[in-house]
Amino acid sequence: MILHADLDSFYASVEQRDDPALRGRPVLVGGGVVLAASYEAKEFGVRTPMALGRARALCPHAVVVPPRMAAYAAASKAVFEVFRDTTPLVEPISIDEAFLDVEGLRRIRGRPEEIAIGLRAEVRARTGLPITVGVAPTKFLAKVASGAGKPDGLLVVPPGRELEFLHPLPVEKLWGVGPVTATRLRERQIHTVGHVARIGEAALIAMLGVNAGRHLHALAHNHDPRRVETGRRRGSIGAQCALGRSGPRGFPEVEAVLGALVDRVTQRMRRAHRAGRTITLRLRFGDFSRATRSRSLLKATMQTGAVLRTAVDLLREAWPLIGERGLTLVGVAVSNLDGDGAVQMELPFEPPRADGLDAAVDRVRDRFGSGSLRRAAMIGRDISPSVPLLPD
DNA sequence: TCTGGGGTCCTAGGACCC
DNA sequence: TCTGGGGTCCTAGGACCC
Repeated sequence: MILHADLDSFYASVEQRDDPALRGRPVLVGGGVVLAASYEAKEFGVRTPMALGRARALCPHAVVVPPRMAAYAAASKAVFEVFRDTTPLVEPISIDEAFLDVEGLRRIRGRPEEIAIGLRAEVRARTGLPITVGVAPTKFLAKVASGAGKPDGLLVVPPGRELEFLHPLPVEKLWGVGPVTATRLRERQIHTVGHVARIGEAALIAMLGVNAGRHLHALAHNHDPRRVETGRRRGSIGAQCALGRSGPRGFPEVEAVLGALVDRVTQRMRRAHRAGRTITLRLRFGDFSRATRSRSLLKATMQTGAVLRTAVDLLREAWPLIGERGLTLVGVAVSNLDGDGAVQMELPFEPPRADGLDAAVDRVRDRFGSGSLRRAAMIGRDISPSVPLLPD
């Protein structure tokens, strides 16, 4: 049996835990967009990610707090310690979610349901956070169960009645069914998981392609052979920055923002001892269309200078794409990560082009005094030659 | 009152190699 | 000179997840 443990409204719960004045009140965590809403706020129809202005209109009494990512990371670490004290077979999904395989623990810790009860109590006692746990024979169903058990609940899918539980649910509950696939299914009057299960694999494949068709057919019958995997490592490290309507327009300004992003990414890479070979530049335009450009280096690197040069080259090449639409987001990611970066650390010291970027940042600051442009400039200002090029 | 920041996985064409 | 099947890598785009 598999447990899916999912913290409720994670960021908002941490805020309510740390500030008693927020308890029982609608809380929104975010800036620009709602990153998390407490259940008191969700009652008013607030969802993530929703524009903060719209959320305020729906829930005028909500307290809005800016995100404190460091606090959430620390809270997450504490919760995962509880998970790992429960079973070594923990697969993290995100900062606030994990699968736990408890099948082998029956003799020492009891039935899955008992373990889940203990886990919830332990998380509450040691971290002060509410958590919902779903219990089922497959990962997929355990996740659906925790979703149905929220908030602050426990839902065990009764053995033998898995399909009875699953089939009345809307198609959106299937993992891999987002807005596009849901629309495609609903256009054919397929609204529930049970209906997906009945129409047959061939029809699904004709509708959605081989892979997606097989995948959905299997899930709808609760066939999900995926094991709980403990050793997974991330495949890419990236950072992005929304520029806003009146964001930086000129190449030097965007270059400065890109420099700050690369700096952030490579610092994280060095901290994690991961080097990467493929640099991807991500752009979003005023009409919300997107483009990516990527380039693979001969050798993996975690050096600011090498990544930055490639990223700026990509930016220069992609620049004409912007046209009249304007640029609303720039991002950079490094993938093709290798094990650890020990080899790269032996490379000769190569300073980043910090001077040039500082100059670009100065231009941003001189020209723009407010709003998101100031933010871009502030990000850019963090670039300096004092940034360590080797792991902390 | 337009849509954040961090990711994963899949598809598909083309270059290139044997 | 023409030709096949199998495989990997690179790049771009897109759907989806939290």
